[in-house]
Amino acid sequence: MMESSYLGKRKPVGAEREAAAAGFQAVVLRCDAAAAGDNAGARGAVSVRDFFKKAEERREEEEEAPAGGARDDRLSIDKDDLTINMGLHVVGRRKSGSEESIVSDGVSSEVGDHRETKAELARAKSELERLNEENKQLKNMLGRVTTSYNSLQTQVVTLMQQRSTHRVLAGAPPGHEQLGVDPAERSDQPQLPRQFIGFGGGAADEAMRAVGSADAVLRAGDCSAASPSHTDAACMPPPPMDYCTAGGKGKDVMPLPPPFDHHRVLEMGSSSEDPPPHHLPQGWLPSKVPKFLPAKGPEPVVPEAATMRKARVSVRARSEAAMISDGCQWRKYGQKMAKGNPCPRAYYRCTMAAGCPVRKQVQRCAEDTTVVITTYEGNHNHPLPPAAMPMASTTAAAASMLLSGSMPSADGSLMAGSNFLARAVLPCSSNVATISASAPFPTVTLDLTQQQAPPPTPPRPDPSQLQAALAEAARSVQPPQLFGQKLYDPSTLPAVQAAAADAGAATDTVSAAAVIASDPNFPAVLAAAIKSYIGGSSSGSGGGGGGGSSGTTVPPLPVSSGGDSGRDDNTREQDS
DNA sequence: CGTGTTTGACCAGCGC
DNA sequence: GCGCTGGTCAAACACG
Repeated sequence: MMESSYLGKRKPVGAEREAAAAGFQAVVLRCDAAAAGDNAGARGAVSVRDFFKKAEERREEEEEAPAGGARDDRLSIDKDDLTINMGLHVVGRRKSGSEESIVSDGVSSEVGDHRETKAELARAKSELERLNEENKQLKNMLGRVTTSYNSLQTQVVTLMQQRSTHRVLAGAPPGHEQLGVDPAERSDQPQLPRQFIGFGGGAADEAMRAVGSADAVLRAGDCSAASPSHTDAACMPPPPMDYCTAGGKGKDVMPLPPPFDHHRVLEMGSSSEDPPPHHLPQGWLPSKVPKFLPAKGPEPVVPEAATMRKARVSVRARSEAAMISDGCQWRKYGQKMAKGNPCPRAYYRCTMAAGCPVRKQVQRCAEDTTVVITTYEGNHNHPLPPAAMPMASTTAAAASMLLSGSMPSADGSLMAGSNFLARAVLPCSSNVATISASAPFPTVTLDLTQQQAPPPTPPRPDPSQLQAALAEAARSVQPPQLFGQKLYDPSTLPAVQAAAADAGAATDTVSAAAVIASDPNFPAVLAAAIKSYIGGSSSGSGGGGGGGSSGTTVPPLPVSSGGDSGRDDNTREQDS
């Protein structure tokens, strides 16, 4: 039922994405040869394209002018310049209609006069400039569409991370195969272009840039490398929802890509330069991974999924509600009394998709029962609703932070070091983000209780902090090491640095972060995290106190005390 | 009746 | 080896 309800949500979201994609198509079409006849997938552009098309048809009905020569000239350039010409003809025709009448009024009507045709062609060319302006307007429209598209982009980020992880693994030393990564499985993963991934903040600018360089990017970008047999259509913005339909290959079942395996990435990172395996906590090896999913589960739980779940992100949020609302749907599958805490710990698993490995534990803080500690484990292997984006991206980013190689310092607080995220995304990270060294699993703790404290101090980072972090990020963005993900081509480094520089020049911290977060070349993890911080920290981190967008209704956790219904064989509590 | 929650039992890792 | 503890399972139950 929950899945169906979610699917019910997916539809409009998918339609939104489709419309957004169509928006891209509508504009890109005029810059690039994107399936001129592909009207089916561009419903959002139908109004614009039909306009030209119908007008063109009208024109063809009215006359059979030999104006095709001009089109041929354009055709030599690009196919969809035909589209431009189509519109051009239409507009020119419409205007020329009146002009033609003027001409016919003053001059003897010699139909087929080549001179007049040339003059019309000249006017038409002048119209091209006007159409360019019109294009800009369309781009503005696109910007609006893109705004709604942004939420979906974060999903793509996650997907890209997964893809990139696989790519990294493809070049990994053979020793990493022991993690249970099946090369064949990797190769089966459809590759999606990633260059189009932009990030929320600068939606319109992003769209402009994407449109402006669409052709070059699409042709020279990763899409060609990602998919040898790609088509232009395949290079359109990766449809996040198609992710459920095998990347548009028409599979009706969800061939869910393997979740972003932070652990593998971590191990990758550690293999390159960072601490050897002995730095990893015990129980890290898959051999010690306990069973995670019911054996009856239809989908085999590959070891990577098991290992992945070891990475934990704990979010401390002050909330009166029993559970902070993170936009996901959870099903409670257990509750236990934890040692040293009178409050029972509840176990939830994500029910938004069958087989989603994500689980979370919810427990109130023993010291302050108003604080809800939510520990997330794993990564969603399914599209997330917009409401779930902030938390998902934040936790994913935090987990990535864990993977960045920043090991706990002596006092357990996260050493920002080269860790841009720690300070940019999690300002005051020295107090907010900690990595537990003693936990059985590496755990990042995001303490949002301070940020959630009521004003006077808004939960925004100090500009100087962020700018310093950004500058540091620009220095530290070295593709091979960043967050253990070899996500970016070195060629993007200048762009990243430029983005950081721009951001550093920004006076406002948020806008500075937005600059980076909106830069397509900026590392996905960073940008997603920043974006989540900019736009969703409050909403995702429990701002919805009870507002509960779509979370399951959970009865309040018993704030006290012993002998709770959740008694178990470990009811014996030993206060520490 | 379907779905989610509760809760006692079970399992496995870990420390002593 | 044993006990403790965290995590999970699954039958029973509650609810709409």
